[in-house]
Amino acid sequence: MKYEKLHEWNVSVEEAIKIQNQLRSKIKLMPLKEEKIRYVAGVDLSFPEPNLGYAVIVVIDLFNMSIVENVAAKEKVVFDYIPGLLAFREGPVFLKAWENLKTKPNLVVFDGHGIAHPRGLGIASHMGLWINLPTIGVAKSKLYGFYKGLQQAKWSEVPLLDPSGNQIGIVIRTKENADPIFVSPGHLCDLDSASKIVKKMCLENNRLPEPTRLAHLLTQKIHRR
DNA sequence: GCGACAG
DNA sequence: ATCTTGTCGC
Repeated sequence: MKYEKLHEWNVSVEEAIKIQNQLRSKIKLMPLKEEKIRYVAGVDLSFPEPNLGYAVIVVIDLFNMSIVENVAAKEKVVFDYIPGLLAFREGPVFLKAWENLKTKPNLVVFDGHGIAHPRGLGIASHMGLWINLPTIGVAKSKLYGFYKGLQQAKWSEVPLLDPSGNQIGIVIRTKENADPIFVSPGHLCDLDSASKIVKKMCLENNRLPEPTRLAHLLTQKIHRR
């Protein structure tokens, strides 16, 4: 699959933050055309070695939740992990795998946040601009904002708010006796659309939606053997 | 200075 | 993310 090069990746921490602040204004939040969503991609990375990233992209058919295609790519990573700058560490490897993808997804789900980020540009939003497709961020823990009142019952949910009280995501208990997931739109999608479709993709007693869950399984399988 | 802090 | 087996509980 093709994508648009927006900037260099080999930058300093200060430059990375500037880039995020500049790209933030390009994010477009809008309802998802659900009737046109069929192929959904899930992305996940593993690190066989401290500086070797392995990216896996899985495309599923929303009609039967089965895998349509899956590709992978590995590459040396130079940018250390810094909360808020995840895209600068994982972005390059993801894009390398993206080039091997033949199926064009209607939506891409990332392991991390979308707009629920200090500068409104989590990895899902950032990558959404590069690939110019609808994206959603599904994180396993909070990075920015606050929430309260989440109940223990399965499917209990509360809004994730920024310091000013504006909603930037949804905290959802997708599995009983498990920590919740944090859903936020990345690009070309909005809060309601993201919440609705992610819940639809959370099957059985799984905490994560199928795209991300399956991508993670493959990323670990290729790694652990 | 202190606490928070995606993967 | 990664180092790591069995085990308690739904």
